[in-house]
Amino acid sequence: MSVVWERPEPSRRHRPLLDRPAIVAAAGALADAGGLDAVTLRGVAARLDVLPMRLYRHLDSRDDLLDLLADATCGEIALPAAGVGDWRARLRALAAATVLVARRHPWYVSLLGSRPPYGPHGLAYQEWLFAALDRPGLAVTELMHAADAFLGYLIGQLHLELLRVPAGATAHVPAPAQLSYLARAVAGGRHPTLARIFTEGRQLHATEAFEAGLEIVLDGIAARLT
Amino acid sequence: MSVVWERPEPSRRHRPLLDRPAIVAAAGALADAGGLDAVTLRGVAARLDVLPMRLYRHLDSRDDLLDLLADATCGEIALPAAGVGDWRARLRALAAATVLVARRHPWYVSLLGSRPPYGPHGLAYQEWLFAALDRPGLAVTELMHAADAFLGYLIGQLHLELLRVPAGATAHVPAPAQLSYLARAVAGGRHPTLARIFTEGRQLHATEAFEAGLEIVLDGIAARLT
DNA sequence: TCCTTATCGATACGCTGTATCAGTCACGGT
DNA sequence: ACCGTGACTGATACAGCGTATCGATAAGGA
Repeated sequence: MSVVWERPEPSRRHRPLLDRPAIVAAAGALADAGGLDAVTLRGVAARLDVLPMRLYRHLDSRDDLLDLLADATCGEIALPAAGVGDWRARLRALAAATVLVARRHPWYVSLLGSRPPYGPHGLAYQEWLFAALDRPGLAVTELMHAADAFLGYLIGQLHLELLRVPAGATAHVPAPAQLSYLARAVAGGRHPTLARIFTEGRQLHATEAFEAGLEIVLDGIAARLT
Repeated sequence: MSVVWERPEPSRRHRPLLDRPAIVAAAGALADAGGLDAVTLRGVAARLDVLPMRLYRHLDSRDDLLDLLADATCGEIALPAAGVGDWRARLRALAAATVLVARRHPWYVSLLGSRPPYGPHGLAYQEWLFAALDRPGLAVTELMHAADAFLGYLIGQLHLELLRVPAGATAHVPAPAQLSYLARAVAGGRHPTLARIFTEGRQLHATEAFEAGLEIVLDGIAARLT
């Protein structure tokens, strides 16, 4: 039906303690502590010392809450100063700022991939990205394709990064059960290339993998932009 | 703890009607009908005409079920014949086969981005991908980076594709509420580049966007492989 | 001062994943 | 042939979830 960001908050005649920023902040704290599953309306309400149904004066549903949380977290991404450096440097800086927030709030990655980025901060982010790529005489289609490739890689790679750090494992230290299973599965001989990688290749550092892939994408964009 | 694919199914002394493939098939049917949310243990059990707790002889949790569903759906991806064409053609074919399945089962996209691809079909998929990129003398690191960029883009772009087809809208026909909201939000003047794209740029066809971005990534890989 | 209307607090419903436990059936050893 | 044993089933139960509903309440306008 309607869109969260166009629904006004109620005039607070009664009590000033509850507004959307407070609710979203509580939700974010819960997410940081226990992942998105921990963001329950009851949990948020309890953290604000309020009854659950009170939240429905500010939200229509839990989906609204997650939309607001996604946009608020997007707002945490510090957009670099516009217009400095060439487009490559600008895109690198944007990616770095995004990854920074995504590493601080792992749950944000799945929001990023599943919620339309149409909140105020999401729009600002997109505006910055398109402006960074834009140049006089560039066809709109080319612009969209380049932004698409960049965003697609960014979102996908962040997902992959989380997959490599399975639950219950500290960063860069895979869960031993999964690792030994992999060794066994690959040892069967039916996956020779995987086996080679598994034995020869050292574990990829997340940052290294991200940046290498990013350069690949930037190279591809460069080939199209000239 | 342990990994689903290494846990044996129980010896079926009593009844032959229930095994993992049947359970996963039921789960897939439910997902096709109502998305991942519709895949509940009670729903799967009802569809198999069985009491819910019976499933726990074959699974440890709902997470197991989703892991199995993800791998089974990965198995639907028809891996092209190995070794035909150059690496570019091979990667294009793999991407096309993947997108085909993802479009048939939209829910698969979020599984793809959130479940480790370590089931038998997932391993086969990765083996195919790495083998398609491999060549004599290529450093393992380069191989990993290229595969990483490809997979990252693939997963991210599929997510983006779903975001552009919001719930309640048929494919390529955005929900009108969201569209008119966007028009209003962009008209504020604070997003000039977005505004230009919104008015000048025609709606991107999903397939076109995907393929354009893929070529960008392939170009980038080519620049690194030589 | 009274009425209207927005807000609050509480209760309740249907749904979820899954722990528990008593009953039952099929098999293996003797 | 029998019977103990252990695997498997079916039923019930519990805590948690999102949220619909509704009477009580308190504030603002006349």
